[in-house]
Amino acid sequence: MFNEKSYQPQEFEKNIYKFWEEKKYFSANVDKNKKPFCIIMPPPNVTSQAHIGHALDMTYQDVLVRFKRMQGYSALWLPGADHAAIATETKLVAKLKSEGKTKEQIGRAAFDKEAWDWYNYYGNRIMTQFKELGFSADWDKYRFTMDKQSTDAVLEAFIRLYNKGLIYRGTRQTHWCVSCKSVISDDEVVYSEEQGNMWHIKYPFADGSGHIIVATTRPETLFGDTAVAVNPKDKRYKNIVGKMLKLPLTNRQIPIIADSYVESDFGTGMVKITPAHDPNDYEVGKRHNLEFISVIDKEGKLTANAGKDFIGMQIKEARAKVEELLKEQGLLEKVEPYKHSVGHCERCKTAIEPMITEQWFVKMKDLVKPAIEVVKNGGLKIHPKRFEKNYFHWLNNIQDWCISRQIWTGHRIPIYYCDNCKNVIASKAMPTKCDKCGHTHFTQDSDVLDTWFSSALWPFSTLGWPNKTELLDYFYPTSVLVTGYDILTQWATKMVYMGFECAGQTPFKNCLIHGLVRDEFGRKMSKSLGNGIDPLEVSEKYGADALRIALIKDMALGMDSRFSMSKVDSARAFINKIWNASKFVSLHNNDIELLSLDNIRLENKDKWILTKLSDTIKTITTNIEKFDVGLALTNVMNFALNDFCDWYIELCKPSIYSGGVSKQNTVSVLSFVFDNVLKLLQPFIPFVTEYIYQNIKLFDKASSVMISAFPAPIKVTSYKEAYMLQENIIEAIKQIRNTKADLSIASNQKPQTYYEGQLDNAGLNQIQKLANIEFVTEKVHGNIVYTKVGDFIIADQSKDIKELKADLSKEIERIKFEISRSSNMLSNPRFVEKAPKQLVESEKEKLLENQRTLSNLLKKLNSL
RNA sequence: GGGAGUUUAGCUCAGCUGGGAGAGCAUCUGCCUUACAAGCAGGCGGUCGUAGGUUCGAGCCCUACAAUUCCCACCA
Repeated sequence: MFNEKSYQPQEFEKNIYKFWEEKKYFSANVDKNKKPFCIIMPPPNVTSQAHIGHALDMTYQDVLVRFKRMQGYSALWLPGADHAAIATETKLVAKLKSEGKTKEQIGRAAFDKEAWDWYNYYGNRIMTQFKELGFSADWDKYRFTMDKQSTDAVLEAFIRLYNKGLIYRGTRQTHWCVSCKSVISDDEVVYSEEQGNMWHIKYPFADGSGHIIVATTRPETLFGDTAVAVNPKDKRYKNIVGKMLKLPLTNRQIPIIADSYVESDFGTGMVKITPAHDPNDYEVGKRHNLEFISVIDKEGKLTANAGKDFIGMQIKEARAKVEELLKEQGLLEKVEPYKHSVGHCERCKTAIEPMITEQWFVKMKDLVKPAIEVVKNGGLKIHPKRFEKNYFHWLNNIQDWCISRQIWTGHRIPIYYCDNCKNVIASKAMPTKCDKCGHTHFTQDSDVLDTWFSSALWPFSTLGWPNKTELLDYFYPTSVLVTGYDILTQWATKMVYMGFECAGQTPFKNCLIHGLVRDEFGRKMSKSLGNGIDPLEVSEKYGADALRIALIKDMALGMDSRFSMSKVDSARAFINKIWNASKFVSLHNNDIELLSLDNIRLENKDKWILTKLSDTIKTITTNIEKFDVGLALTNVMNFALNDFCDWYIELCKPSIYSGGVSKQNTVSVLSFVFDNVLKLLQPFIPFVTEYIYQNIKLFDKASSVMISAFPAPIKVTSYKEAYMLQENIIEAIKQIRNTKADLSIASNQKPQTYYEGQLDNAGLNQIQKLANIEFVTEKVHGNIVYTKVGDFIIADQSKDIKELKADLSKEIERIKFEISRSSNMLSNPRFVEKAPKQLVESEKEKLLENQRTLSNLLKKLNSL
């Protein structure tokens, strides 16, 4: 018997989870008798512990997996973690620094060991946290982007793409982070508005015929200028194009060139061109065959090209010195404050330096074609659909992907250079002999791969690719990818084109996009604001189930949500309600032999709740299948709270208290419906539903609610009449309660009530109990409640005939208004013609019924 | 500069192919009714951002405007 005082999740959640794990309920395998359903967990970065955003993302997935598992699919949720190369390296370097060490001091091998300790520590920690939140991933299949299987896939993919000519090495203008000492990709640069200065500098003509003025935010790059450009259509400067300028602070001369990149109306309409340190200037430089002079090195210091006085100087220092010298020489026109956007490294926030470096790239143009096509032809559906626009925009404008990084954390690029002839060999392991010169010594490329390279392979590397495994064959393409809109373009797109390239198919058939979790004021959660919420803290205090509800309830697809403790509170209140309902069910069914539905003579209330239940099952199923998990949860909560707890349990009480067969029947239906409630709630709040399920008596119970069959709709077509009658009784109860409140009769007072109508005793008993009134056989003086199941006169001596007549007239007016509304609609020929037939019919019915009611009321008014 | 959202009750948000405006929280009133005071019952509260348009009918479709959030591009 289930009779524990109150809901204390701390007391059972851990044990329930242990039970599930011991029973291996999460493990999903190739089963030809079942249909596959598969979600690959987006691997959290091992940079820190799990945050509330993970909790949301994973809860979505857990709901889907638990639902599909109950529906009889072989439902695999494959977990894993990501090494997050640059991000982790930043943390590792900081950790070493705090110990007074640098990575160069300890060397690459020791650094690798440090990295693995870190991976293991945070990887374990995150997964432990996920278990506390109840996530039903198949932990035995846990993968890590740096593990052997994943590394194998990375090497294989790299070599295949290299051999196809899709990976190449090139010298490009790239974003350099002087702090990470690595190139970073376009995606890893974040721009922010910064207050800086605009320096207006005089560039004298070489022939001494005066000067021009150029404006710049980076005067220290002047040493790398190889031209000044104007717009070819700019009439002001037509005559000077081709003239030579004397570059200040140097002995060099540079030409004035014309290029349409320059906007005439910006500044002076003249731009200094520094091809080695500005992406746009780089393009201009290529078009005009300009010299590329590097003046800033990878440490962020000026090079020899900047001249003796500046060599080795930090950028800021150099900037001040340039300003000082220009001023001395009378070449500084003016300096004015200027706000502009500056790129920063996503990880360490250092201002990035555009710089020409040699890197590895993936050729994108052809690679992305199938990824675009698959969304167009519906092979991959993005939910909600509007995110397709972002997806297409991204892929249509994609640039070659820079995949090399000058750091140590990550997969080493599988390229070997012959020490003798510099021959380049792509190979998974150190080659033994050069195929060109026969030399036997090689040096591996020192760079590692962008962390996204391995995550791009995630949906199939986790399933065993490049090997042809059974898992891959059965579960690939996977069913759905669940992720936030913030990494749709950065990550999801990469998996799709690599999926086609490597595994020949889309990696997932659906992509579910959700929003971000914000704080209760709508701000992003961040460390600097200190407004982050630790999901574990919440779950330990209020239960994982309450947290799960608080996260996804009322959450519309693709929309941001605000998290607040008041949501957790109301979620817990709901769970507590279910807890108490189970106590009620258990209290009454414990010593009763439960019957199956086929062996029960159903009462109206039973047919009513079964109809509601069946409708709810249909709605929930549809909504989860549409991936609208938030709405599905609202559906089931409404049913459990309103229909089941508020009404059905109360409607059952008269039958239960009367005992005998009536009690046995009622308790059996009650148990059946509650059984269904637990099953419907299981995907959302697995702990408490399991705990109750284990401890309560039910007809034909499975060993766990999480592996029981998800409820299917019930055949209820023949219940329609009973259902309507019960609906009308409920409506009447509400009206009577309402009237009692109007009359200031306390809810615990039972006013004498006289009834005129055709209801049977069962119905009247329900009304007497739920509206808390006392039926009398002699007509009383009082307020009349007009309902669809008859009139109820509630004794009230304070009302005289006049007031009663006024009440009645008010009711008559209301009905008249309804009648005029309906007849107006129905007398509009265009409404009758164009509106759906059902709607017209129901409007006609309403009109007829209201007309009947009106004539009854008028009769009553006359008789008063 | 280009694009996408959002705007509905005091707060947080639902609202399906257009067919009588919803929930939770908050607030107010009455209740310790044998599942539940972490509760029950009832109430208050909305020209659905503004202005036009389409339609028999608009929170929903179209146009413009306003406020706000985000994404992309990166301005010398």
